[in-house]
Amino acid sequence: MNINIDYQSRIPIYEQIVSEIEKLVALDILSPGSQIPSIRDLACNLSVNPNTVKKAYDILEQLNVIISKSTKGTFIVDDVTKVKNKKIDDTINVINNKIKELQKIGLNKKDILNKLNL
Amino acid sequence: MNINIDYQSRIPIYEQIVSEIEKLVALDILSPGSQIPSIRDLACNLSVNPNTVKKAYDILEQLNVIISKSTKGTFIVDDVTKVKNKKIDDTINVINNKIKELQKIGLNKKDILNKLNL
DNA sequence: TCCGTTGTATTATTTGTAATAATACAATTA
DNA sequence: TAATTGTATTATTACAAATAATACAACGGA
Repeated sequence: MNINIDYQSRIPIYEQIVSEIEKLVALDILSPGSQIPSIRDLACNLSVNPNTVKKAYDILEQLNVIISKSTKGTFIVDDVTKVKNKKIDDTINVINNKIKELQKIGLNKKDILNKLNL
Repeated sequence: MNINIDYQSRIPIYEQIVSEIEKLVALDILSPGSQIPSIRDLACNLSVNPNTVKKAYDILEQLNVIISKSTKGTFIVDDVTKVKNKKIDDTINVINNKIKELQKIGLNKKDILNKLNL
């Protein structure tokens, strides 16, 4: 599994793991129902402590992104539509907040559209 | 000066002070050349340690947002155009990165425009 | 001249959280 | 039976933010 971690980042490693796996799901790189690495394997792969991966997996399970089946392994949930939609909604929200900031500074619709890559 | 700090946030207080003052400048609430509170006053106001405000002021001075005149006080620089332009550029950058994410997930131009508040 | 305020600077300490280390247990599978 | 899985606990380390407690020099007003 291709996960990029910035070990110098202020963002905790366990949160980066959460975001990366969410991203892979959104991009359909991780398919519904598919198995992801065991806690120990991923920890070894990323050169971090198993507890760190465990913490990420706990959060992802609470977010209904993955499901842990004891002794079997950990899997992407079957229905990822909610996860993907939330990802889209969250992203749109960030953009709209930034647009509001720009408008407060004084930019109008045309000003903004001209600067966007669309 | 109206500065909002989230004391529970993961973002350090000194960084929040930097952002807030940058915002007030971008919004023309803080005018070029105008005086801002002394380190001790703002620290008292925000209920934080003077060292924390000092750290924020140091960063703002390096960013050419404010200038400290010993024994006189601290002031917004005379020319804030660069500061404001940088703020706009940074914001646009964030938006464009988010747009790229949405496109990777599979949304096209129309999809995105429909969801934006523009 | 004296006092209060300004920015500046230094050192030590506290605090909170991330991350690691080191295990241990139960259940499943080959 | 041995290896692997998720789960769980406790202690420790590491690091950065924030605080605490001062001290100094310079300016301005009373």
